[in-house]
Amino acid sequence: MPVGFETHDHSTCIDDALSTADKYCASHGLQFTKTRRRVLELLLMEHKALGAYDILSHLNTEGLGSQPPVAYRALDFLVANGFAHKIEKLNAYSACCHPGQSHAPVFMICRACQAVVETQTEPLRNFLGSTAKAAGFLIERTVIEIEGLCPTCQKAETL
Amino acid sequence: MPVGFETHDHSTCIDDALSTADKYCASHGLQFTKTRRRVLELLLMEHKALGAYDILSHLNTEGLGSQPPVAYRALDFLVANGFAHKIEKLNAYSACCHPGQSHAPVFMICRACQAVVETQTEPLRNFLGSTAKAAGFLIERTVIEIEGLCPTCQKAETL
DNA sequence: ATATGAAATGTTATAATATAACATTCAGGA
DNA sequence: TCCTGAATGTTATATTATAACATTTCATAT
Repeated sequence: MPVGFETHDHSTCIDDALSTADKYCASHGLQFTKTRRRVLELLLMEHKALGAYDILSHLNTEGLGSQPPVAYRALDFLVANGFAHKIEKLNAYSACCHPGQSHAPVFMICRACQAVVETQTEPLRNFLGSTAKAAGFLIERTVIEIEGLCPTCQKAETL
Repeated sequence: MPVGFETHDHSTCIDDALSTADKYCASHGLQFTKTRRRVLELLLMEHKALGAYDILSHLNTEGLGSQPPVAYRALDFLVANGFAHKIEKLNAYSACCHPGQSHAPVFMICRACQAVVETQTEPLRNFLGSTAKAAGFLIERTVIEIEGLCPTCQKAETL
């Protein structure tokens, strides 16, 4: 499970996420259809965010559909059920690394290599919670995205 | 200065922000042109985020330009110089309430009335800083947006 | 097994957001 | 005044996203 920019066993990572999704859908009466599954797989293949039209062109190649709603519907399903997130800053989508867990994901986005790493921090949730509470605001969702340079690209920049 | 959803002296708020921008531009050799000033004024008029095309239609009405780049250029200038922020979740723009101050703004966005309130919290910056540091990530910008219901709209929902 | 209603998909069209590219004008310093 | 970089005007187009409606598939209740 990726908690940073270090490498990890990626095939396991993909398999785990897919089987978690399988189980979740089965137990919640959700249809994890071919297209939905394939889109999640595509998102899992790299720790990068993919645009809806990137996804769509993969699907098109594979004969799974050629019109925008095909991609958007699958992505909407994945996001609604916590299997993926939308990265607002990029208008792109990324597989969730912590499905089923609490809901204040933090994304670190490398502007050079487009890597996206997701973390969860409980203290952060608490801070946002108290900030909101002070203003009388009721939190429903949070978007927390950090842009900058990952360790690898920092080294590359100084060359 | 708005720090929450309570009301405040809004004309003062606008005047202050404009004159701050005037001074900043003068002292930094920036041209605070008619269109740029007017766009900031439009953003200041309500504590709501406005889309680029909302801005554009105002400008068009006032004879300040009718093509998208007119709005986007002014908005880019305002954002680049810290007079406004882009609200990524809304693809919209909001005047900065704390120009010249530190750079980890938190936005609370009411999904019912579209009010946008900006706050700054130092502890939050520290948390993000340490999260990033742990991953070896270099922060350049942050996007922190909380969606939910403002106090007024919470009351309205329960009716 | 089969009728049925909800969910998912296929498809066309279009809306909303954003930028590229290049010609022209303007502001301010040499 | 001339020069240069900044700003603007304008055309065209790229990118992201959704509305609307017809058709098919699925789960399940009978």
